[in-house]
Parts: sequence; C-alpha cells; structure tokens
Amino acid sequence: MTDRQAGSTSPKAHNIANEVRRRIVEREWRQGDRIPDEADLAIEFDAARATVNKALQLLADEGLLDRRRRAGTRVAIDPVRKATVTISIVREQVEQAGMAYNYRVVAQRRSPLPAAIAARLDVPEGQVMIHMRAIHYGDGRPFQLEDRWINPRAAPDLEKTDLWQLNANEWLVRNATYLRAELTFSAENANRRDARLLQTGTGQALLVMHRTTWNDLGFITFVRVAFQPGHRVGTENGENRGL
Amino acid sequence: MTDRQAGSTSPKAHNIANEVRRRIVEREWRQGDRIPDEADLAIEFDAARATVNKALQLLADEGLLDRRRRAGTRVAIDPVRKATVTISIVREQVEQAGMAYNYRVVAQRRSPLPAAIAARLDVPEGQVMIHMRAIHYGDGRPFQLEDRWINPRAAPDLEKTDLWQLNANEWLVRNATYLRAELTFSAENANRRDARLLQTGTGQALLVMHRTTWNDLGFITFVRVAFQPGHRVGTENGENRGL
DNA sequence: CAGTGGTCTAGACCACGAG
DNA sequence: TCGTGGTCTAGACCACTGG
Repeated sequence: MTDRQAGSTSPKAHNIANEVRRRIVEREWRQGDRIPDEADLAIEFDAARATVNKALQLLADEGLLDRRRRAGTRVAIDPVRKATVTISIVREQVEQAGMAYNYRVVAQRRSPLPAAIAARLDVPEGQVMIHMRAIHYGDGRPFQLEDRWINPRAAPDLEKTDLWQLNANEWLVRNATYLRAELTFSAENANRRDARLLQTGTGQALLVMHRTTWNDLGFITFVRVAFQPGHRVGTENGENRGL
Repeated sequence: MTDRQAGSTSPKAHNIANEVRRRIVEREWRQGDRIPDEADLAIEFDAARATVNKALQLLADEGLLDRRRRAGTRVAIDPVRKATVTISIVREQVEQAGMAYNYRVVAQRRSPLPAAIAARLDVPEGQVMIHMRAIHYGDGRPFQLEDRWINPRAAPDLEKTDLWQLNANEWLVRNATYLRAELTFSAENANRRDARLLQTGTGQALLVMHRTTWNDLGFITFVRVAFQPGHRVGTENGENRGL
C-alpha cells in the first residue's frame, strides 16, 4: 500500500528536514538538546532510515545540527551558518548586468614570482610565471582590475593562446579546471595605479578579492582582483541548497 | 564475497567522484561532453546506481557537471564554482585567534526604521525597532564594529534580556535561529564615527559586511559590520564538502 | 562493548523533458 | 514516448566513540 500523503509534492527528505527545522526554530528542540535517533525518526515520519539520514545530513551541512556516532544528533549550540559565493566568468557578470563587456590587457610578461606571493602560495620563490594585468569594462567603465600570476606548468596549453586577444580569465576558467581554490575578501585603499586604471581617486576604498587555484599539477593562478568602488559581492546562504 | 578493493578507505561515492573529477581535469571528458549515464557508471565502478548518483550530485553541486533528466549528464560548459563562507560568533572568532574577547555596547535605543534600510528589507518603513551599536574587541583592540537593527516582533524573548550586559550578537545567534539570510561584502572609507570607534583614521578602507536575516515571523536583524582595517574574510571552497 | 551515524546495495517507481 | 536522473525503501555491514 503506497500511501503517499496528499499535499506533499516535494521530496520526502525535504519535508523531514523542514519539519526538523521548524521544531528547532520554534524551540521544541533547543540548542544543545539531543534529538531522537535516525531509527526513531524514521518510524515517526514513516520513512526509511536512509531518507531521514539524508534530511539530517542536509541540516548538519547547514550547521543546524551536530552529529556524532554513538553520541547522537544534537541541535548545534551555535548555529554556524554557511553562505555561498559563486565565482563566475567576469564577462557574464557584466553582461548579466545588462552592460556591454570589454576587456583590455594592460601588461603581460614573464617574470619570476615575487617572494611575498610565493610564500603565500607555498611555492618555491623565483619560479618564472606569466604575469598579467588587465581591466574588465562594463559599458566602457572599468568594472574590475586584475593582477594575475599564472603557472605555465599547470596550464600547458596556455602558451599557445594569444592572451592579448583572448581573455585569460575566461581561458582559465574554461580550460584549467581546478581542484582546490582559496578566496579572501578584504578592503584596500586604492593606490596610484589602481586609481588610474579604475578611473577613480587615490585612497578610494576598494573591495579586493584574492583568489588562488590549484590543480593536480600544482598551483595554477594567483589573482588580485580590485573591484570598482561601491561594488558588492553578494552571497546567498546555502539553506535551500539542492537537497 | 565483499571484495572491498585495497587502498580505498574513503567512501565509495567519494572515490567515484574523484575519478570523474580526474577525467574532467585531464580532458578525457571535455566541457560540454555527455558522460555515461548512471547505470553504465554503476557497472563500470561496480557500485549501486544510488552510489553513483550520490557522487554525481556532489560534482553537480560543485558546478562541474550539468545534469538533466532524459538529457543526461554533461561536463559543465563553464564550471561555475562555489565558495563557502562561514559566519560564526564573533567571540569565538576572536578567541580562536588567541585573543581576549571584550564587548562594549556604545548605544542602544528604540527607533523607527529609516526608510533607506526599510526599502532594502522589504519591510514597512517607520516600524519601531531596537537599534544598537557595539564594538567587539580582541586583546583590547577594536576588532569589529556593528550597527544593528533588531525586529522585536521576530525575537520576542529579546526584550527580557539585558543587552547592555549580554551580547546581542550572541543572543541572536543562539536564540533567533533564522531561516533565510543575505550577506554582502563591500568596501567603504571609514567615516568619522567608524574611525573613532575602530581607532583608525578617517578614510581608511574598511571591509564592510551587510547581513540580513529572516525567520518565519519576518525580518529579524539587519547589521552593518565594519571590520578592523586589514581584516580578511576567507572562504574555503565547497569542493570537499562532506559528501 | 554496544549504540549511533555512515555508507552501500538491489530493486522499485516516478517525474521530467528531449526528440 | 521513453530514456535518464530523482528519490525512496528495506536490509545490511561497518566505523566510530561514549560510557
């Protein structure tokens, strides 16, 4: 007898997760409380344990639950939440904003990696990399400025490409699939060069993103991206992520 | 006969995901290519389809694969990647950095919500909220400055709490579990007040985070957090998320 | 040591949507 | 229409780890 209850078209695991979330939000289960184990919940919700497991893992990923073998599942004492930033191709960002995209390479040369950066990347200092500086424009106004170091050893096809024509950013995103990435955001006062290239004033507060990527061959790129003054990077929280 | 192959202690789905990732990274499967369907991969990897499904969903979450019913699974044309920011309790951040935590409320009053903020929150303008300004210190030095609006209707217990003593941030994180959140990062030049409270100079570039949270009763809080100059917010990418 | 979550499996049915 | 992913189930064994 398949008694699929009326009114719940969404996946069962989703419904279970929502119900558990409700109980937490409404303090039926308080922070630090232990909640029933999977087997019990499976009975209560008339579901297989695997389904309950999926639901609870979802909530644990959100940081709402704390799960440990033998110790059971507890409502997280401090609901650390996670937010997700999506890193897309610059051109698409610009075009999505309804602006005409343009791109200009300001400088490109081979150059040994500076010690300061090398240390940060855990890479031997002084290796020769491709260094390039470029500006992305939206409707003719500078949108972001990037200062990029590329490791040709990790992106072997790159040298065949004419970076002055193509877009290294795009090339990399499309061709140099990475396995690991690190991102940081910070704020910097625009220096002389930033100001000139972004057509703004020295000292302007700029949102700066540093991004490093690696693949199996090692470090691929290190980029400093400085955004146009006033730019915001938004995140949607991972709450309703795909289940 | 449980022929668990030697050398692979990690979950099978994990191994499958890694192998698929390898094939993509090494161009065996190129961007846009269709990859074998779950059933075939299940045979190849000698696994149940559910296990393959789990692995592929993982990669799809990472943005590496594009999956559609009937159309099959393809290597994403443009591997949009996602990074994850974790929002934790300030005190813990500070203490994790090995510093002594301190907290000071600078101002607190009931006040109607300004139009500018109300518009942003999709909340009727002029509703009376709790407005507070506070500073978080690490080892006596200002760590971050927060300017917060709290909706008492969505956090009914709050009024009982002595916010001057306790930490509203902590109180909220512990008690006002939210269902939805939005975050943005931007850079601002420190204004007179920022500079004074953060003990820095006017015009300093500050990393600023705006965060809004909602629960089932509506909007809970809107905060502007200004970090100490030089502060970085780091993200680890979602790659090896729990499986 | 034993309870709890972690994972896998084989089989099943369903929903979507490309052709 | 019908292939493909989405999800569920019942059962099983294992891996941790608290007591």
